[in-house]
Parts: sequence; structure tokens; C-alpha cells
Amino acid sequence: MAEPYYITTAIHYPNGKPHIGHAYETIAADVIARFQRARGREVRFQTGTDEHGLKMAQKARDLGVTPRELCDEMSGYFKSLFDTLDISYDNFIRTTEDRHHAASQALWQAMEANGDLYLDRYEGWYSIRDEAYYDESELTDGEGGEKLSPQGTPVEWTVEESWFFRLSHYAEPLLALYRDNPDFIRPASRRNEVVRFVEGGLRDLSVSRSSFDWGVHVPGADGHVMYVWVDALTNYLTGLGYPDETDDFTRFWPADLHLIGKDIVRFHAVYWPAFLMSAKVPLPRQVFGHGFLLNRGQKESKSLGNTTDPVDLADKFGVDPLRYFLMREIAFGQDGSYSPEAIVTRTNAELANSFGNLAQRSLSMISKNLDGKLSITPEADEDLALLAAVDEGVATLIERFEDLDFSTGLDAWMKAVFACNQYVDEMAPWALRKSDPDRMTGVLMTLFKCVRKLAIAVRPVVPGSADRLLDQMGVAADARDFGVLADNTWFAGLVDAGFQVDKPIGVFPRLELPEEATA
RNA sequence: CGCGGGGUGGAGCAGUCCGGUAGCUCGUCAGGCUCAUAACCUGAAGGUCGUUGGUUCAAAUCCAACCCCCGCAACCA
Repeated sequence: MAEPYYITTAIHYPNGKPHIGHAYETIAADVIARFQRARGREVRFQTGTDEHGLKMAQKARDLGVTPRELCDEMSGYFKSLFDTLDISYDNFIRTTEDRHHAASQALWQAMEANGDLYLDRYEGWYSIRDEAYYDESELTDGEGGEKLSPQGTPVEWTVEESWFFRLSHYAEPLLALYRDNPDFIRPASRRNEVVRFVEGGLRDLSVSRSSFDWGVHVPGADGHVMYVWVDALTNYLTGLGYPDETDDFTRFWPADLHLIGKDIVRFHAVYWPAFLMSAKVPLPRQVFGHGFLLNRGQKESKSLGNTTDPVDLADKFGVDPLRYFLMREIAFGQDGSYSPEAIVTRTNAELANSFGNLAQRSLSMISKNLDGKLSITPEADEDLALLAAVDEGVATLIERFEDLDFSTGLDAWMKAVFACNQYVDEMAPWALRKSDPDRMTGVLMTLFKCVRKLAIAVRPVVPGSADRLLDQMGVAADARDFGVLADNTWFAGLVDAGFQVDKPIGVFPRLELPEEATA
């Protein structure tokens, strides 16, 4: 049976429409999911929305709708975005689902059974807007002498009965975890931050709220709902059927990868493993905190008026160019910059001019000069050298993708594409057409084989386009995973079947820079 | 002493952990080709790797100090 692979994105907080960052994270997760499927693994890919918490309740009240109605609407925007972006998730979870409440309560009870939850009073300076308590030392004085949070929001002295989680007991086990599993937190910069934070000592964590009720109820404690993060993190278990020992749970837990933004690494790398240790549930294998997307080097924000609707980007440039750009341009794990010009320049140069044009010129020549017919030909040294170069590029792509280093992997892939274009130039099949037609056929067959390899390799990134290309090449829909790269029988199969290449249709058209983007 | 990220040819970046000819893409210039999406191929110019000092046979890379830029304002990933 195929080796299982479980990947999750963070569940998204839907108190606004999805923005470019949501698209980035989910596209990256999708590329990983498709990549692992292509490697032959049985993939479970989960995303969803995190719908509880005070802010959702407040927002619903402001809009005059019920929290449930608001969640239904907002969650829909996320689903629709993911459909637009070709996200191949297996499970879209919503934390308002009954099964999720049940799972969260089960996890709670497991932590309680381990003696890690206790009831106490929490008092301190609380900011309703930030939904957080602050230490006296963090506060500043406002103009009227009132206390303000570090964020400048008003705070009130609040006393609240709250359940606490004995996080303080887990500092050592967590440090041991980081020590024994250096890749538990990636990239390394994030790991260093977390280690330093935990080394500084951990305080018990307030894990329930009684000031509002839009959340998962604490079992046996009327009036308390769980702190949103307790409930949110549990989603990764819910999706597999926890607490039931379902087949899914047995097969896919522990998760191979939680892909999240760098801002919530602490919750995933500190609280989450501590909760799981307490509940005696195995720990996920890796937490990866990706960087943020900057709009021309600037953080995107409503106040700056530079927000981007990812659906617009996909409409303007196409889903696959957008996906390719994000994975290719940005060193995964670091912050990255994007702009319409950068998207157009990058994807025109690489997808349209280099790879798209390579496919087009190769198929076009086969179609025109050979009536689209394929044939078995002797392979010259140059042909073998090119095939080897392509194999190497593809192998590097696979190796780098396995390590979540997409930009370097695609760089190696591009080098292979360059080698193919160089080969076309050197072999000059248009000249061979007159001087040595058999050799021309050999050259074109070599190109056909190379284009297939390249298309299969890049398919996780640009699935729709790669499939449209492979369709034109007669490559069977079930023969597009990496396992077939080493297969040498497929070509003879196509020849025997009498497959003919039609006049090709380009799958990576050149993009124009939209008018308004230049303004 | 708040935390973090960053300063590498015109632009955008990689390389820095594990010192050893400074690499990639775009842009520019010159040439080639004409099969192909005015695409492709070849070559060239262009950098004292923020500053200063230190370690070393050797530093973009290690150490110290300093300068500058950008986030930490929830739409927040």
C-alpha cells in the first residue's frame, strides 16, 4: 500500500474575505500535495476555516446576522477561492461542525485526564479588541490618562474565571523535542525563535473564556468556551475522525506537515505539541512557517490601500502562471515580493518563451514535417546527452521539492528547458529536413520525450496547463506521475497505437501587463 | 539595550549554517538562427558582496562594533 502523507494548511480565520496570503499558503500546500501524489504517496490534504472566537461574534453582531450566517458566507468565499486556484484538498473543515466540537472536547478531556487542566482566576489588563491580556509593564498611557495596550487599544482590568493548561510542565519535553527532531520546526530561523522563547520558560496558558459563548463548550463547565487556539489546532485531528480510531486516523496521523504562516509558529510549535503530549497523541512530524507576501516590497494592508484580491490575480494572469510565479520567485520560508510586472516578466520568460515555446516548436515540427507521426529512431550521442540532462534537472526538482525548496527545484527544471532549446538550435531540424530527414525525425522524437518529462515534472505546480499539454501528446491521464519517468515502454506504446500529434495549441500564452497595473 | 527580517553588478534575488575561482533571472549591448508563442541560441559589458576593525594562508561567508532600510498598527498568513 502507498505510503500515506498528511498535509494541512492553517485553517483560515474568515473575518474578512481571503487575501493573497491565504492564496499563497494554500497554493504551496497544494503543490506539495500534488507532488507527493505524483511520488506515489497516498495523500490527505486538509484546509478549512476557523470560525469561532470573539471577533467573529462581534463582526456578526455588527452586521446584524448570526455568527453562523456570517461563517457560512465567509467560508464560502474561501471554498470558492480554492476552487478557482485548483486546490486539490481532500477535506475542507469548518470548526463550527459538530464533529469538530466533539473532537475538541475529547482532546480537552484527554488533557484533563492527564491532570493538566485546572480552574483558576485570571485577572489582568484585557483588551477586547486584541482579545488578549497584557502585562502591566507592556501598557502605555493614552492621552486621557487611560491605559492602552502595546497596540494602542483600550484595556480594562478584568477578572475572569478560567481554565488553565499546565504549559509550564512542558518546557523541557518541548526542548527535547526540538533537540531530537531538528526538522520539527522549519525553516531554521523560525526554529531558533521558538527555542529561545521556550528556553525563557513557559507560563501556564489560559485556555477558556467565559465572556462570550461563540466557541466550543468546555465539557462539564457551563459558561466556558475554549480558547480559540485549543479548538483551532484540534482541527488537524478532527479531519481524521478523532477521537475515534478510524482508518483515516490510523493511516494518516501523525501529520507529516503543518504548513502555516510565520506569525503562528508559536501556536503550532509550542502549544500544539504540548497539548498532544498531554493528551497522549503522537506529535506531527514537521511545522513549516512560510514567509509573507509583500506587495512591491510593502506589506499589504487596507489602510495603505494596496490589497489584492487573489481571485483578480488569477483572472488577470491565469491560475497556473500565478501558481508558478509564487513557487518560483520566492525562496520558500522567506518573505517575498510580488507585483503585476514581476508576474508577467517571470511567467512570460519561463513559462511562455522557454518551456511553452519549446513544446510548441517541437510539436509543431512533428505535426508539420512528419504528419504528426511518432516513430522509433536510433538515439545519437547528443540525444542521449540531452535526455540525461533533462533527467538530471527533473531529479533535482524532485529532490528540492521533497525538501520544500521550490524555487531551487524550478531553477533546475528551467536549466533543463534551456538545454532543450539549445539542442534545438544546434541540431537545427529545419535544416535536417532537407539534408537528413531520418536524423530530423530522431531529433524531434528526442524532443518529444524531453517535453513529456518536463511537463510531468512541473505538473504539481501548473496542473491544468501541464495536463493540456500532455493531452496533446497522447500521454494517458493515468501515466503522469513520477513513477512513469523511468518507464521506457510508453513511447513504443504510443507509436504502436498510431498516435498522431495534431497542430499544437499553446498552453502558456504570453501575458500582457494589464493597463491599470501600470498606473 | 524590545523582537524579527534585510543591505550582493541597472532591477529582483540565491549563496552566508559546513570560509577557498561571486551565481541566477530580468534589463543593456553585439552576433547567430528562422522550426516556434516578435519566441530561441551564442557572446560581452557591468559588483572592492552596507561600514570599520579582527581571526585566517584564504572572509560575501567566522568574530566585534557601527550605519541604514523594512515589518511587529488584524484584512492579517
